[in-house]
Amino acid sequence: MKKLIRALAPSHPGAILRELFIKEYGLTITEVADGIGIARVNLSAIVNERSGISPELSIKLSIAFNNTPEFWMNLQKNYELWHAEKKVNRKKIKRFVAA
Amino acid sequence: MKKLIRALAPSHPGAILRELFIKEYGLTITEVADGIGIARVNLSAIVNERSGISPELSIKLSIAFNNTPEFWMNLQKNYELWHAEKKVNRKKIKRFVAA
DNA sequence: TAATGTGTAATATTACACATGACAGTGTAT
DNA sequence: ATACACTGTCATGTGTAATATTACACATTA
Repeated sequence: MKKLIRALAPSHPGAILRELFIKEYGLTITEVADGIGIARVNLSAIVNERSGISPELSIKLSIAFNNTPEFWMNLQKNYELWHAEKKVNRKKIKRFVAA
Repeated sequence: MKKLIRALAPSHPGAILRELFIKEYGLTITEVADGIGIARVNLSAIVNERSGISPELSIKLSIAFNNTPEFWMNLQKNYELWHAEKKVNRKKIKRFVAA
């Protein structure tokens, strides 16, 4: 069975944060930035998809929005993984076999 | 139900790589580094737990050892998350409530 | 002895998360 | 119209981290 590959890039975690949380909750970027203790500039960068979500931020967001760090981490890791796939030349990697 | 917190830090991904793959497969660090196309110095740093596993490297390892990038990414993610937990002051984070 | 594998150090590059300060634009309430 | 809040963005600086390259010392083995 062949692995299914996403044709389209997964959403940026910042887009999820913007659409499903900040907008849904009726919050402002300034308000959320202050609430979780990061600079507004940086939250703006995340929400506008120019920065990613760090492990520490994933924890802060999970507290603020009552979900799990894993939720945010997974969004971020999937995003990074999808983009990393395009940089790897699979033909140049050796397959090792158990001894 | 309260969330269970790991008392001990999860293994470093490099330790897993060392014990469960390089040793089990009877490989050398030099061999693996060459096989996946990274510098030996860097693989040594990973295996000796001084560097982490990047998304790109998780893909290379998954090809070389016939498993998934997610396997490596999760090891790394859990490791980072555990250490990030200790940096966050939960009392300083505001809890937002859906409107 | 020669070759191989290893740990480690030094150096440089690139990237990114994050903080602070500043500026301009927009919308809204008074 | 004025004042205020929110936003995007830029500039600058810091800290951290992955990566490549080069080099050295040491141990083991052929």
